[in-house]
Amino acid sequence: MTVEQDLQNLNEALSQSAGFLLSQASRLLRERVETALVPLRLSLYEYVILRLISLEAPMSQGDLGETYGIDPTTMVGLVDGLEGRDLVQRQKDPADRRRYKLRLTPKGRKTLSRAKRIVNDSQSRFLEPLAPPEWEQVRACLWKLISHAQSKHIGTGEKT
Amino acid sequence: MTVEQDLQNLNEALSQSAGFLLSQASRLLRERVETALVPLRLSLYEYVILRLISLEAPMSQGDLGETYGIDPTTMVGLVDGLEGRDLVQRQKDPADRRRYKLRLTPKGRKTLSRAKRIVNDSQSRFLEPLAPPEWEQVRACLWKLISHAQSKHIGTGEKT
DNA sequence: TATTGTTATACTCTATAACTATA
DNA sequence: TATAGTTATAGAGTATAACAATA
Repeated sequence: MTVEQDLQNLNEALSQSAGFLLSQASRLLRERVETALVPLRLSLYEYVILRLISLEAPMSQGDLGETYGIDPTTMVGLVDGLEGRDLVQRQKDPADRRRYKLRLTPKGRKTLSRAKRIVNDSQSRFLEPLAPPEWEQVRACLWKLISHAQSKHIGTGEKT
Repeated sequence: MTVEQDLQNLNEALSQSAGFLLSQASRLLRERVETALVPLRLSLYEYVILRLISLEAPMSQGDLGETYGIDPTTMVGLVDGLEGRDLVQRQKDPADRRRYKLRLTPKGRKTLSRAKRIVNDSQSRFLEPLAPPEWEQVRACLWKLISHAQSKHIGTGEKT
C-alpha cells in the first residue's frame, strides 16, 4: 500500500468520527481567535467573560462559568485579572448577597467592542469555505445537539 | 424585561456564534466520552493515540500528536504510560532512526476494540437528536472547514 | 443545612528552551 | 545545520476539598 493510500484511509476514518471533527474544528477556530486576540492582551476565556457579561443575562459569576464550561476556581483568577485591569466590576447582588453580579466598565465596553470585531472577522474567515445556507444548517444542528446534551445532564434550573 | 426574555436573548446570541457552538458541542461530547472511558482507565488522549496507531498511517510519534493537536511534550508522557501498561510499543524507524514507529501490542488491540465500542456508542447517543442525513451534512461541512483551515496554516509536508 | 465565592493543593496539559542522537 | 524525541521548568486550567458569608 502506498503512502498516499495510507493517508487517504486515515482521512476517511477521521472524517467519519464526530469526536475528531468537532474537536479539531473547535481547536482550529480557537487557535485563530486566540492569536487574533493577542494584541488586545485578552485570552479566549477573558473575551468570553466580557462577551457573556455584555449579553446582560441574569448570571452570577458561577452561572457565567457554567455556561461556557469554565471552572469556578479558574473564574476567580480570571475575574480578578479583569477587575485589576479595570475591565470588569464585581457587585454584590442585593437580592442574594452571596452572588456577584459582574458589570463591564466603560474601558471594558471599549475593549470588548474592539475584540468583538476581531473575533467576528476571525470566525467569518474560518467559515469562508461554507456557503451561507450550509453554515446555517450546521449552526442549527449544533444548537440542537448542545440543547439536547445539556437538558439531559444539567437542566436549566427552570421547572419546565 | 423578564428573566425568560433575558435568557432567550442570551440563547439567541450564543446560538449565532460559531465559536460557542463548536466549543460547547465539542466539550459536551468530550465529557461524555471521557466518562465512558473511565472503566478502561483510558484518558481521551490515550484512546486517541491507540486509535490513530490502529489506522496504520505512516506516522511518527510527533506526526500523530500533530494530527490531533497533542503537544510533543505531552506525547512523551502519554506514550510512556501506554508503553508501561503494555498497550503500545515504540520501535525505531529503520528508515530514519530518529523517529519512532508506534505499534499496538495484542493487549493494546484488545483494549482498543473494547474502547472503540464504548466511544462509538457514546457518539451515537450524542448524535441521536439529528436525523442521519442531517449529521451527514454537518459531517461534510466540518471536514471541509478542517481541511481548509489546515491547508492554510500547516500543510501536509507533501509537495502538491 | 445548603449555596456562592474563595483559597489551598495536586494533577494534567501547554509553551519554551535546551539537550541527544541521528540525518 | 536541521530534525525527532526527550527533559526541565514555568504557566494555564481542572478537580477536590475546605472555609467564610449568606441564604
